[in-house]
Amino acid sequence: MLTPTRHEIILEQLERYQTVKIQDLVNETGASESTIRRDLSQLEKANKLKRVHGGASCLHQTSEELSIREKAAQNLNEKVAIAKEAASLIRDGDCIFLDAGTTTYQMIPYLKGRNLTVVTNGVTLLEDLTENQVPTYLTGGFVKHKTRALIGRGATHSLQQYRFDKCFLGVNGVHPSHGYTTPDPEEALVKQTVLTLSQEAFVLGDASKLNELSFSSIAPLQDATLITNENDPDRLSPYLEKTNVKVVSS
Amino acid sequence: MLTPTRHEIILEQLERYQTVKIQDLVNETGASESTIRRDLSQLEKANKLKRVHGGASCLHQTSEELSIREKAAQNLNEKVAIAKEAASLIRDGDCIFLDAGTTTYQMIPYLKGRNLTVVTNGVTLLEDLTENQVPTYLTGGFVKHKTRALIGRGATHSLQQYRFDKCFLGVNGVHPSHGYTTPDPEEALVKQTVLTLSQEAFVLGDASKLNELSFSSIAPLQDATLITNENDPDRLSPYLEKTNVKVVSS
DNA sequence: TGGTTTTGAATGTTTTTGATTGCATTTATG
DNA sequence: CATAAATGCAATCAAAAACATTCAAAACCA
Repeated sequence: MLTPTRHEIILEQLERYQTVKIQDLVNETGASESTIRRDLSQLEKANKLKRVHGGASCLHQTSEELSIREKAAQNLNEKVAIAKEAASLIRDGDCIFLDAGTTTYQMIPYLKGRNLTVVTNGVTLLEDLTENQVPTYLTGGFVKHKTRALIGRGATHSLQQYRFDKCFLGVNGVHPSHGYTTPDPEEALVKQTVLTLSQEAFVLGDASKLNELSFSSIAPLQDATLITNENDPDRLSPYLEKTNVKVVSS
Repeated sequence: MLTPTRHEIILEQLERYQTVKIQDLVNETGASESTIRRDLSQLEKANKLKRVHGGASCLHQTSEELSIREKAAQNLNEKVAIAKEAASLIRDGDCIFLDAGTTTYQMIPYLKGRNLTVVTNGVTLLEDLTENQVPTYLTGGFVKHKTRALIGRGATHSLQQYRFDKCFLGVNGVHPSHGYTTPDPEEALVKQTVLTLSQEAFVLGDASKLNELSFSSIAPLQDATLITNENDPDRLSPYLEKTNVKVVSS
């Protein structure tokens, strides 16, 4: 049996059981104990697993959860500035949609104590919204494991019953000719649906997103106002031609 | 059994019962007392738990979580017994609905690693379901602040797109002539809706709920099988006449 | 074929484990 | 309330399991 095959088997077992014993791998693969040990050492060096006495364990969910927080901390100042600007657009009595995402998440502190109705598809946002006593509706849908966003037919279906004064969307890419994009087609569909239900639409996109592109298309630029911290006139001008842009200083 | 596996078990037990005895862990893991003591010391040093005489207790977080957990801790053994029985009724491949509630919450550990589709209206349940890698759909709806249950038109509307092999409901009251009841009319409506969408329906009601009554009527007894720990024949017989009852010993 | 890589066995060392001991704390009992 | 019994505890130790390392045979490649 080839080395890559063994490695594959080891990682599969880990995925399935979180933890794996050397003896089991010996039986499973027919290789000797020494070989398996070597495999584990290599995979550990490649950061694919963690060796423990008697076998190996996967690098845990905690690290995955941690990476969510790390992600939320990236460009935090920009995100906060954009979020603050976005929140300032909201009028009392508005019914708004807050997209799942790390930038929209930063809007929540600015919603506290205001007379609003909020709908979101982000379970993570919900936690903080309820803590801030903002009355909140959740869309239904399938729970995307990595981000806890609600997606799929369940999400679009339950959205149909709402109408929004304003919606605030996060995206992965903003591009002059390709418009707003995001990697996950199912998420794209949710965002599209929200756009059709909203009187006014805002996309929160920090400078790193501009001129970027990812797999699934959401909508052309003119369908939403862009809120960004990009202030380089050269990079900004193509967007100014195509849609409304609010620039925040960061 | 590998050390990380034991640690995982210990932390799971803690999560579930708030507190855990060394003897129980010895039985649960098959390891010796010494080993478990060592594990507890390590986990304490890693700030994962607090050792106490005879075992360990978890480090509590926010006061709000604490109050929710306290409620979940009431009649915990009864709830676990009922939940275990309920989970044993589930077949591989089933699509099930799990109602928001502290008893249904206890079913989650028994769902781990099974081939199921789960729909719930309990945001609190969702957290643990995703942690246990159970693919989960959330109903939409208004987020009821106290319990984080999803209710209202949003919930019933998004439920319409699903059909369930089985549903598991919690209730506040079970009464021979008035059937199943709950205080909140909006929650009652959700439960009613779920009943109409399920092939088989089960209500989890510990002995304290029997012969009790609360404001909103959900459904008559015959609409669902009752799972309870009540075993006093006098108190039980009126129910046996009207519906299927599964009694668990607690 | 000659050289390189991979493998499995053998070695001595390290880690983990469970039993035992004596001490401390809790609980039961007079 | 005081004493005894029971239970829980940390420390120690020897056995077992797992470990890294070394080396020669086998497999692979040019």
